[in-house]
Amino acid sequence: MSIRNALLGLLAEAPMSGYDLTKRFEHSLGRVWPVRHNQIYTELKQLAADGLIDLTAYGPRGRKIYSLTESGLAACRDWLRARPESIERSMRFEPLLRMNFLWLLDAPEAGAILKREAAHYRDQAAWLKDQVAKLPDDGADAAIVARRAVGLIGARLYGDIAESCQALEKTLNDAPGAGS
Amino acid sequence: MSIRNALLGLLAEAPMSGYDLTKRFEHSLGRVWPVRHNQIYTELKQLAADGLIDLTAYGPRGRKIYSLTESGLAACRDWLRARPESIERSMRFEPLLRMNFLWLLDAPEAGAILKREAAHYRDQAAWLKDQVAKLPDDGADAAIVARRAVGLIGARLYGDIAESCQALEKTLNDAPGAGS
DNA sequence: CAACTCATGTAACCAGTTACATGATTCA
DNA sequence: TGAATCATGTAACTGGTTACATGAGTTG
Repeated sequence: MSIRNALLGLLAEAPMSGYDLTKRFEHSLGRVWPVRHNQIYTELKQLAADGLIDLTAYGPRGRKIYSLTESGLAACRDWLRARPESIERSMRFEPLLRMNFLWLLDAPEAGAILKREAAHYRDQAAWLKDQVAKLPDDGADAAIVARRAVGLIGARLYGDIAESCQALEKTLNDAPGAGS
Repeated sequence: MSIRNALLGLLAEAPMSGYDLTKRFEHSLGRVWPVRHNQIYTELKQLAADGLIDLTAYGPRGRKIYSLTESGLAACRDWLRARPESIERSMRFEPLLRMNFLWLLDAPEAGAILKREAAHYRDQAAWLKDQVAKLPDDGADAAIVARRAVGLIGARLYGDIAESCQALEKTLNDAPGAGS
């Protein structure tokens, strides 16, 4: 369901094709909710069938441009206003799950992994900051303000994860490993 | 696949029943990888069939105690040592996705939602810290060290999210909404 | 003995992934 | 004209969710 509503929200900014929407996920939204292109195309079909979006134009190379309908906008707003108890707030993040079991490897090996992971998340944070920097600097555009905010939060979270990996690595180096 | 390996990792600490494992997810691991009890039971059956765990004892009320086998431990270690490119590092976190579209509501409404969410994540962070505080204070037990570390990282992330929600709320209050 | 928590399951369904397929346009 | 990117899809599968079911022990 999340994707459906996210697609509606993106189309609220401007009419777009499935390809455009895919790019929007690649260029940052996907760090928080990964999506594959084929899923987008199938959802778009469904949304059109439900009258939440309309295929309003064709672009170059067979691009199909969809526009948000009134009921589509209403549906997206309903999603944003969902009752607090029915909001899905759980985080699914395998790396932290993994980290919980790193004690099964000996300290040097776990340390090496943590170092590598720290580097990865540092990169992610930098990349996200860069994406934010590329946004048009229009303080009056509410959509841009929101995008910038979410991008920066993502960058902050990834930055923290990088720091935490590094800190944990140090801790492990001061204690004996239990591994093979 | 993640659950399978997480179950193996938990059983590496001590033999446990499906119920115990379910509790372990409720008491913190689930903040990072949510699981339902029925999924745990089905995976346990599968793991036993694959020889990665053994049903070694029965406890009170029909509890079935599973123990990790040698190949089970090896499988879990393989998972931890996975090649960097094949690691799933994406974060799936609907609240941030939602936040990206909050500009579709007017500023007061979006602000109210952000306030509510900030409170929720503050609670989450506090709850996680509390879980960590309840852990036995055994610095020599590598598993406990890892659990504490992951718990604290989770708390930190949720705390950051809470702060970010609050900050964004302020920003929105200084700008006009675009909503209905 | 009724209500509650403990404890384990099964079946149907759906969201999301993997793998495959194909035509349009641009560029070297 | 061959390779690369643009752009859209379909089919099969699988991980995860929802809903339902049930018996064992504990507490008031």
